[in-house]
Amino acid sequence: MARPTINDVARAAGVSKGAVSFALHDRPGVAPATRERILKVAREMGWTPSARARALSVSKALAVGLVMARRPETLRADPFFPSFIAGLETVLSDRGYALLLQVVTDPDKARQSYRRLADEGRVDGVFVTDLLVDDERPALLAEIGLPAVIVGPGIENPYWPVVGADDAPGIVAAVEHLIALGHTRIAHVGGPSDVVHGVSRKQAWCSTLRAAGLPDSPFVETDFSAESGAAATRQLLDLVEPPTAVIYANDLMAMAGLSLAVSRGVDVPGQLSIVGFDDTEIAAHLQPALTSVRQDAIAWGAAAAIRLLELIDGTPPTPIELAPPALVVRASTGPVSTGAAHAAPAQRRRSTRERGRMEKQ
Amino acid sequence: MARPTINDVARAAGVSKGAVSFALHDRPGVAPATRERILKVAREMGWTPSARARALSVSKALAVGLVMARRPETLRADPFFPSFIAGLETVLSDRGYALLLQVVTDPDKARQSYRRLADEGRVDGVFVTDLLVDDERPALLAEIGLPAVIVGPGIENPYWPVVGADDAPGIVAAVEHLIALGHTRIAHVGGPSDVVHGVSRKQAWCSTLRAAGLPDSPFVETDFSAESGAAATRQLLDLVEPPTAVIYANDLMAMAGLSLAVSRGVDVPGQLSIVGFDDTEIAAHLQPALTSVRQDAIAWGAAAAIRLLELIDGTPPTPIELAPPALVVRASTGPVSTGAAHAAPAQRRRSTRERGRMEKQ
DNA sequence: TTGTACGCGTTATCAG
DNA sequence: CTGATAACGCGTACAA
Repeated sequence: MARPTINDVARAAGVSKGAVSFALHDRPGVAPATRERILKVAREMGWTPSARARALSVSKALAVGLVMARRPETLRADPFFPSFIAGLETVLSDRGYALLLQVVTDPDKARQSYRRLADEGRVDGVFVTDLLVDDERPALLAEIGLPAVIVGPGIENPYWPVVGADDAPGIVAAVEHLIALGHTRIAHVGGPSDVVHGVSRKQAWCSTLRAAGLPDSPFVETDFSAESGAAATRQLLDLVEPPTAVIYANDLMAMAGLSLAVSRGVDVPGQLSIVGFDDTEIAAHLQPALTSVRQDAIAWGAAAAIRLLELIDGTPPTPIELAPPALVVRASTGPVSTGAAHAAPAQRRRSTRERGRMEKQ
Repeated sequence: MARPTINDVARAAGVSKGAVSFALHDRPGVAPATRERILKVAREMGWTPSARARALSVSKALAVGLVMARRPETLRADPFFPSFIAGLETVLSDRGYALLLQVVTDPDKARQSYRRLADEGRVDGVFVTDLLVDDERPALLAEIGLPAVIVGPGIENPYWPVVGADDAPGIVAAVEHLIALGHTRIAHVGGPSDVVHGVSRKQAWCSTLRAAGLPDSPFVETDFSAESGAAATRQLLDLVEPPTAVIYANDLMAMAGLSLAVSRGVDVPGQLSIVGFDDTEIAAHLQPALTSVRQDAIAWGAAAAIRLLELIDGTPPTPIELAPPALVVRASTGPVSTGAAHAAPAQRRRSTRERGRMEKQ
């Protein structure tokens, strides 16, 4: 009982292939009665158009691609992709598009991937994530002629639309929150300087501090890994004048930093306030619960998909509103204390019970 | 400058389409000299076979599908998929297969997804993950006639091969490790009882305890979420006779449990030993560092892909060795102490410095 | 080696 | 206007 073809349906309905195709696409040229009959027969036979025949016929792949270029370690823990993909699906599946996924380990392989997807005609367009400051992919894709949408905080470029709320407001909110709590030495543990969302967060941090008239605070560059987050924290705590607050570029590093601080007997938030980024599921359940910045990855996915399909179809872009990231304040941030962070490790000033307070927002 | 077709190459090389096809597939029937010339021309023109034409021609999709059916929350934090997918790719891309991904929110939608992928002829086979104890998908796929490979600890079934090291040995190792440390009340915070890898872990825990002649220990069923992990821990600590060790079915819950214990002033591992599962990146950087069970998701991916392609091609299965999960012992597990876990919360018996010891393995 | 039918929808052309 | 016919897209495979 193989899948019926459009020919089977046509024969059963006593019409031609063309008539069936027209009927199913609500195209004029078929009498209402005939149309009904065709649709009924098609339904009864359980006919569904073959994506591959269609693809060949319309000269489209009816699929879009997502190439994730990451070191496996950073990918493992990234909370963004699953939600983002779920968001993509909400739009793609309705439109009959499939999502083709590739995971590669370095940017070089990513370029090969794009080339190959284009050469083989596997996809009609692709999403570009984790844009580098000096990223060659947009130009490459333009040269190949493969429509693309850049996802995330992106640098304006002559080639492709950028979809994704700027993450700067989230960092700005975090810095302002800390300033309101009395902090003046607010360090930033940021992502690699070659990644756009690494530098954009850093800039937001930096300019907000300056706007508040505060002196420069320490910055440590990392690769987004837990390891590097811990190392950065160690470095900061060892300063002669350690910061009283640290904003991390992701929750993973914030967690590592929090743990490191605790292991040194530094009270959080008594001696050190900590802010993460991503608002991962675990954030609210840490001890103390982690203040973090939340992004709506699902909405990003939906928006990116809409935009890419428009690009593919040549439809004019519809304006898409994306909510800016929101600061979720929890217990890991608090008023600046008089005691310095490098105080005697063994001592604790607040009972653990006291510290376990509830999420504020 | 559109993509050249096989006809363009044939014309340029002064041969027929068929000759080009033969030359490129290293099939006999083409003189060596001609073959060389054809290959040269094809290379110069930058010709690559069109996947869609090929797919229609060979009546195959040249793609396989992965449908992930999860509540978004549990998916978000799952460290398994990115690595697993990376593993798949290592095999698929070499064989010219693409991976088609779908993320759906409930099992019902998953079934629809499979149906649709099959109906539209989008894929030649699929991977089934997160098998339920009473899962309808294997039978459904058998009925549809869509080749499948079940990934993860799976119940033997009449339909499809199961790929993935049994996760029981990891749990067994964890229980034995705790027993060796003197624990006798070793609780388990397990996954949902309708998921195979939920019950398989539970059974391993249970039978290992019995084999050691220990009395039954408390068990709490969860949905793998941080929230439920924290709740389960609360429940366990509130017991009249709380456990001295807890094995969680994933790191996420273990982290939540660890945090909850800390917030109550329960010393880990002094009063309570904690074991996770997954060995996520953050595990080694927690305070205390988390003992956990590591699985090689990349190897699983590669193995699953190999097996699925064999199934599709009708090739006999090659035996695949998968390393069993390994217990990674860190600081969150220690010798059982005399003090009970429900001791006065505000007190701490060991200085924090003392607790910050190194990963053992 | 070449010529050509085939896979399966889509769409332009044309006769009724 | 209705609907049949045929060409098309692009590689594969088999008969000639």
